[in-house]
Amino acid sequence: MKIIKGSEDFPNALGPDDAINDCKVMFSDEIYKIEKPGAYPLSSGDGEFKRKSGPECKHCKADPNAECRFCSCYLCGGKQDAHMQLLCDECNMAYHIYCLNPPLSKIPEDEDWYCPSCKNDSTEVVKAGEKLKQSKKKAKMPSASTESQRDWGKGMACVGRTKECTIVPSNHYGPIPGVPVGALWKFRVQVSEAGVHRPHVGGIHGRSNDGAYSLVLAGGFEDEVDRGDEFTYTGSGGRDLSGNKRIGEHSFDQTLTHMNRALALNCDAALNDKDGAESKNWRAGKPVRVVRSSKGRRISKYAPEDGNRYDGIYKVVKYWPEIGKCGFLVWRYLLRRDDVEPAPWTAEGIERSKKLGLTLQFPEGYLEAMANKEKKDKVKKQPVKSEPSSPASPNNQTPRSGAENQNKERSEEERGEAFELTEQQHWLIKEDSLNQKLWDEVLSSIKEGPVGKFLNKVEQTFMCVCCQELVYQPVTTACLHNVCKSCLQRSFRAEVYTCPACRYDLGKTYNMVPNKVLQTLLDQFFPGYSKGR
DNA sequence: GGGCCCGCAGGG
DNA sequence: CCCTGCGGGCCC
Repeated sequence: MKIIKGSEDFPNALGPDDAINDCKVMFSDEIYKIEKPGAYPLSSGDGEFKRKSGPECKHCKADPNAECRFCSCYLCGGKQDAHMQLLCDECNMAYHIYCLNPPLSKIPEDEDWYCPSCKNDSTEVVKAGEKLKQSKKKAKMPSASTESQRDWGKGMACVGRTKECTIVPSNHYGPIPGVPVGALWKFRVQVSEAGVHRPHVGGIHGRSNDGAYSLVLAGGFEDEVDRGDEFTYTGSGGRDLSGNKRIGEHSFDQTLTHMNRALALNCDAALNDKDGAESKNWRAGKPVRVVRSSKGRRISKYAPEDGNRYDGIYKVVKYWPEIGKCGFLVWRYLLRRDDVEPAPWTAEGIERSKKLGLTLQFPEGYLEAMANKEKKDKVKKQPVKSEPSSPASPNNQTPRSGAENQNKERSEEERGEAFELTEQQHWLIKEDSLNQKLWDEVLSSIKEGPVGKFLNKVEQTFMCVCCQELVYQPVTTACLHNVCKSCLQRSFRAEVYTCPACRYDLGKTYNMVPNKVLQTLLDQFFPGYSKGR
């Protein structure tokens, strides 16, 4: 919602340099509030990650005569005309309507307003499953000339970034400000957008004459060992990439060049590309951001169940060449954790992830696209019949009848149409891991029951205790209750910082991240219900 | 469920 | 420009 500056307390700001000190950053939960639903605040400019609610701006010390782009107009810094400053619903920065380009003559009437750097031009946004615009470069790509019938460009591996992390340069060492340990993304492209690990595919990000900034543990080598606080990693190269592959069979020895050399340079020891080296003071090495992918589960119990998780800062203790299980020489590295933020698998880390509301993040529009895809697939599978569809299923996103035959469906409808979840809905329910228990309950209690009964049960289970309606923009609390974000905000405004359902103390700085997966499911089961909210 | 092979981003 | 790559969806 649009908020006109001056109608509430100034946000407080800390300068970026207050916090960024490579790997020694302490991420106070109180300072790094994450407000943006469905994503981590990375790409929307300087502001979001370093703000804190409070009466006073640390940046300008609330000096009324000082220009300040953080607590006042982001463009001119001027403090005048508070009533003509718009707050961006994304980054929370303020803008004079007349400083905008083009300027606005009056406060817009829309509910939401986004500043120029946060606003997405709908024609530019690449939705999941959509192709990027044809570029000159693309015209030269193999795909432009082959007559392959395959639907390329639909996968998350083949789409481009829609955002870029600009708050730190690509050769930044240490944590990305605003990204806490435990942050979790479904796809590598999102990890890249966040700036945590920029390459889409590559396991190591670095520069051969500088060092490595980040790496991804994805179980690429079965002879790697992961003990959580310590793991071995293997360099890149030595693979046969013929046939335009990205990963392939091992077919030659690795060398200490490119990214392998970069990672070796992180070790606090003189470079030795023959025998490797060991640091005498491992903590003195350059910091590496480490991401664990769920793919690593095949060899590591520290890998997340799903997606890619930022696990914090590690240092290279030593590196050495050896003959791997693959039969060729590989460069092996030992990394050890050196981070003040607790590891996500520790009790402390789990608690913190809950407090911060760190849930698996999907790309913008992805869940919706997946839900729509189901529609199309169904059309494809079931050639159009001349008969009009049953009025009982005006929308095939609702649980569909198990009956494929229209006549049969009609008779089942009279008895109370049986429900069957679509594949996507099953998948979404599985993704809504925080509510697994509730979903189990819903599903087990009314197995094979009619649609109406199922929907009743869902409505009951996911009713907001505050407004007594189906939750809208549900925040799944650390204590695993679902409350409308607006209801929870109302509670917090009244200075009640506990869970409305169980009174569990959420803490004043609780980060309310709506559960997008649950919202998507509810939108499917109750089409249009959120429109009236 | 395994193989194929694509765009894309990044370094050099 | 060229080379590289611990993704990932689609097809069989």
